[in-house]
Amino acid sequence: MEQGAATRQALLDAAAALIAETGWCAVTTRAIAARAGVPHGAVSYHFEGKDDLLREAALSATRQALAAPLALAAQAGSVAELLSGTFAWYAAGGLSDPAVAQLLETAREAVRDNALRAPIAADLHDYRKALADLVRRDQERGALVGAVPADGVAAAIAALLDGLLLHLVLDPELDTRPAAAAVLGLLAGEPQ
Amino acid sequence: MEQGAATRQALLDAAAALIAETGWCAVTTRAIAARAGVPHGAVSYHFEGKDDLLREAALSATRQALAAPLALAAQAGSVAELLSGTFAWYAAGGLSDPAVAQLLETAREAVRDNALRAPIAADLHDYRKALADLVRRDQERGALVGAVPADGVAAAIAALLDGLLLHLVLDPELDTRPAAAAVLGLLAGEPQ
DNA sequence: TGTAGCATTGGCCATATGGACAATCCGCAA
DNA sequence: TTGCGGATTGTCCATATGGCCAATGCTACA
Repeated sequence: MEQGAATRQALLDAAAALIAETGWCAVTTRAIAARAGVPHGAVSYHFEGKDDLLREAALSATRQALAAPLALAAQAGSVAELLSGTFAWYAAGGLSDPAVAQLLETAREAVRDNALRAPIAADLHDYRKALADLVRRDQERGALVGAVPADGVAAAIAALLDGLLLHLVLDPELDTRPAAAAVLGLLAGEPQ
Repeated sequence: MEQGAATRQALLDAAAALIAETGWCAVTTRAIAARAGVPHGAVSYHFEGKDDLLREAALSATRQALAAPLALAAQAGSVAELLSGTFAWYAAGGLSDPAVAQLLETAREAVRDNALRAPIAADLHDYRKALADLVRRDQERGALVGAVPADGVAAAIAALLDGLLLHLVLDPELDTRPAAAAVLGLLAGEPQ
């Protein structure tokens, strides 16, 4: 059974990598098996079918990809620090990380597959919650405008970061510095 | 030639509709032809191939879908009006519009197809530009915090709206009202 | 009326894909 | 050693798909 689990995991890893590299729909069970180094018949044995394998692989990879931002939100000392770090990561080419392509592929698929959408929606919810806590802490310290609802700010920041990610993937020329300056300025409540 | 153009257009329309309904990769040349009411051989005659047809259909549909927001940005009296209108449209179920699914499908594909990505990036650029003009007008009127760069605010708003769209598609339960209140409050420079 | 050129049509084919399955292998306990 | 159950392997098959093309239709113009 030890060996069986290893083969299964190899298939999952190969599937996740291929989703990011070639796109969800271009992935074939044969390509997955080839990359995993197992015969393609193994797919039928270890999974219900292609959909089952891809769903599980994508969900696992997505959880892994979202762990970093979630940890950052939970550990960051301030919203400004979180935003600056994320903007810097974007600017430094973090978008070339295969995980970004994988996330986009999974998000698209999730819109059509509820078994994929629901858990991802829950993860997004957790992320917004961690962010809201951070916002609240900043507001109490006076480091962030206090007259706005913390959960709203958190939802807005989460949407902003993902939207910027999307725009950057579509237009790598986009300069994020003005946007970063504007957001940080607005959140700090700069005097007019 | 009149008839030829009509058949061609029917194929484009059918392709765009199917992209939104079934997803890019599930679209087949036969399904397109069937919906257009023409034999499947017509695809080979009027287009270079499936990729060519899908690309042209998606680009046309995307341009059409982006026309409304662009016009709104150009005609809106203020940023607050634009945002309120967009948030209201989201909340009213604008996300069930097939155009939303089509946009997401096209965006995903554009990441892998430069012939699709480049023109869409240009459209996004135009949208940000129209938005920046609106922001500048608001800043001059004093209706919007003036100490932040207008192009940055525009890029942030554009990203925010698209990011929120994405989050809402993934999680229809998400309440956008707190986010709307937060963003409008921050932009107005509410006193702390 | 004839004909040239574009449009239409449906059949055909090579290919790829997902899945099923029987044969075989392997480790372990009786 | 023997038997058993899970794991592995490669083959086979039904199906769908994209694209090609030859035959046919149609219309405008000479």
